[in-house]
Amino acid sequence: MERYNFKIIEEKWQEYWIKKKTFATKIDKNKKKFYCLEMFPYPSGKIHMGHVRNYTIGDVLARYKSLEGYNVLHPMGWDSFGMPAENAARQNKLSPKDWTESNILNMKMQLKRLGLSIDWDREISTCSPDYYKHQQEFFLELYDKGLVYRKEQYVNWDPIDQTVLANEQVIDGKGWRSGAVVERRKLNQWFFNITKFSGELLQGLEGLDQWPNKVKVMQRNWIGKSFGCEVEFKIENSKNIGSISCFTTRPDTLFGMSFLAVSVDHPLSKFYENDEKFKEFKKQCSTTGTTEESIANAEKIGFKTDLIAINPLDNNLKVPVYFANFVLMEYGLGAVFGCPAHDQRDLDFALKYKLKVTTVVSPELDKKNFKVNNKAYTGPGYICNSSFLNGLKCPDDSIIKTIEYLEKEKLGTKKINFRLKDWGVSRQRYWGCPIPIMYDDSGKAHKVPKDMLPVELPNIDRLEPTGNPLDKEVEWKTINFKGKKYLRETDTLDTFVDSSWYFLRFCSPLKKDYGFDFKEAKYWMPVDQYIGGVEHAILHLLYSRFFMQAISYKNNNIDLKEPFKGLFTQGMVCHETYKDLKNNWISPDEIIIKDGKKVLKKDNSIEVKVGSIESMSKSKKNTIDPEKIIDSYGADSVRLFILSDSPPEKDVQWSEEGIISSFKFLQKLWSLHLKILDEIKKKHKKDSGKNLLKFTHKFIKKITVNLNNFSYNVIVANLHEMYSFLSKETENQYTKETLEENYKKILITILPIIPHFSSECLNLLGTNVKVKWPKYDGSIVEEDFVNIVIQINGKKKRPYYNQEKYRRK
RNA sequence: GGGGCGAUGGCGGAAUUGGUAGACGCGUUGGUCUUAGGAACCAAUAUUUUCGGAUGUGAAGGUUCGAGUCCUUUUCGCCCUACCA
Repeated sequence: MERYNFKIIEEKWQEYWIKKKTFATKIDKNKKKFYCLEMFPYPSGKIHMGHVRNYTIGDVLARYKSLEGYNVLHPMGWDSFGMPAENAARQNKLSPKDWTESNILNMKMQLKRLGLSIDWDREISTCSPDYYKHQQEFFLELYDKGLVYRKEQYVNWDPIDQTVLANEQVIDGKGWRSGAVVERRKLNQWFFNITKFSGELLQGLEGLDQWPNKVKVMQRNWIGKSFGCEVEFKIENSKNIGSISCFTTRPDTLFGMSFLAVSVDHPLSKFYENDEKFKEFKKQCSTTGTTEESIANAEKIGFKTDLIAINPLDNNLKVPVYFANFVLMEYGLGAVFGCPAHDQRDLDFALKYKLKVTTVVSPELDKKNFKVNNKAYTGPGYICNSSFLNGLKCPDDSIIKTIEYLEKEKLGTKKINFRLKDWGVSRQRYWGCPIPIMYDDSGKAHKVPKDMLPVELPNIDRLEPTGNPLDKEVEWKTINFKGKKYLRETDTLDTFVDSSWYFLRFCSPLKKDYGFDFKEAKYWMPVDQYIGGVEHAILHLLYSRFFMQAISYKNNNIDLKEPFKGLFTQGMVCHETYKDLKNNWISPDEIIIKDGKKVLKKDNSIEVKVGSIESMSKSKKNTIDPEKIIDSYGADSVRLFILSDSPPEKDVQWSEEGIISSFKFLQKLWSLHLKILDEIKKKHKKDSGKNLLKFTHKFIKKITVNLNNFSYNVIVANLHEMYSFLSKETENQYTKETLEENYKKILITILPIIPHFSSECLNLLGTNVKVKWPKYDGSIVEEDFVNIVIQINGKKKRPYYNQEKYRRK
């Protein structure tokens, strides 16, 4: 029997789609639009299985929506600025541009081989001046709106990558890429005023009902809104310090205050700069590691000052002021009042320094003498030992009433505090978007005039091993403008800026005078379904939301606030790991399985230890090259398998058995197809029943429902059911018309999953390629019989299935 | 410490709304064909059984005619986040 030749068939359809521009899109006001977007890749050289999964999920949706009659925008581009290009350039002594461009060519070819329904006419690349020109315009637009500023600030400095990192890029005190322990340095930096929209970004999450809850929770926590007030504490001292302000969410516990603690970075520290003991203390604080463990176990330590703070609610209550290692300058005002009875940190501190512990919250109203020992009480209750606050219900009433009182007496102000910090976007790197700023003799910053954009990167063929490459480009750096000499800004923008608006660029990728066309964006935006990894839950997804806010801020042409209506985060692709006896990682290519059990190394037949299943990574050598897999099994098999084993939002395990089984299944579908073609030729006179019709409609319903729920793994199961049903049922006699009509509908419903195969089969049935998603008839789907199960005492006793007397009326 | 998610055969996982638990795949076992099979096809595959059944969705309770699904408590696992005032 003729085998299914995926090589010929897949290539044929891929060429056809490109030649006919099947996926090219234009505005069509008569059609509902659907913008389907997957996170665009960094052009590292080759696609990996993560890409395959991401883009297959997106492609299934795009193809389905298109068959349903939507005008689908499904573009692709390249997040092509970034460190790897610079590193590769240094290693291989070539230019980042050449390296990046050749990677793009290769990966584009690889993506095409997956049979993705992408409108390649809209391809963009962030490292192209055509793209980053508009980014520079946006930078200046935001500058004019007061959303960009420059200031000297302590920054996260990555000593390996030799660049500044955003807070979001520091994980466990280490650089997210290099893994180096991040240092603190004071530098002049450009910032985006993301905190201006803290409230909006938080509020906006409420409306995103098609986002995973997980991501919304993460963003909510990152923005970190807390409600409380600022309280001013008068200071008794010899140093002419008037007062210290603290932010607190628990002003109602003020009567339980027994010390006041400030950060070693607090402005107050300048009074102690010459104090040797303080210096030593400060050093001790900085040596407390940044690892999770060291923070969790770090002892609370303090440095007692000669200052005395006065409780604003009762001037007779006076407490000592400490510098303390657990108070951070980065949060709130860098100063806290300590209430040991109701905060564990404060209690630890108080016990160590033998400070008073006054209980001011009691779990029950009449429970007198409630005492805190070595565990702070943080639960609800009633205020006690607090003069006029006594008896207030805590925390609800007590906090509000106390703030009201403090405001009335002008002792404090109600305040909402956010944890979110402004976004530092300066990077001391070459391969990024130049910041369109120039400095005059006095160092004052000026905008580069719009008609001088883009500020293009100079070509550097060979990068120096360290330092900021642009800083050394004297010729490029120096410019004359209206007879005056200026020096260019030599920092480039964080590459997260590039990806913060690319979804807008896709709406009108060729537009010359602005980053996007308002009319096009109004039609296409927001992205209806965005698909990508959860690792971007806060970084990219928050920045993009900010950018949308920033662009529509003070702009009458666009009022969209949220760029992504729906978000789907897919799981990772995993694989077994292997190690030799010396604990070196071994790649799946290097092993062979003997007798179905023993795992041996191919070249020397030495036994290999099979390790846990881990997400594919180069370091563990458990990656599988998609290109090789496509060579051996074809794109449809790969698509089928990557969708089959697990729900798309969960991790999936790649296995040789799995891909082989998908490949075999496709072969079986092909022989079924040939069998059906035979049956059609037989020209039976009469239908043998309604089974086929009923199955087809049920099948369409199932697939439709499962597509809408992203239950793609179940769809693959449905395909198997379809195979086993049709291989039996087609042995019954059906007329040419019935068989063709139903089979065609089935083929259309499987087109999003295995597009090459399905297109080929439809074509062999003489079907025009322009097909529509079939509708199912609810009355046909309904079962003819009612299953009745007899229960006695709630236990299933006798089921009566499909009996004529229970026919549905 | 705070938060989120989850727990169903040997494994990955099915099961709109409470209504025949274990679809589908992998693996395993048996068979057919074959020089051979790691190919193809057929069959079996939750546990237990005196072959009538009985028991089964991490554990314990509850609601219900009926619970994998709803409620309460609890155990375990994964992920995120962290001295956040």
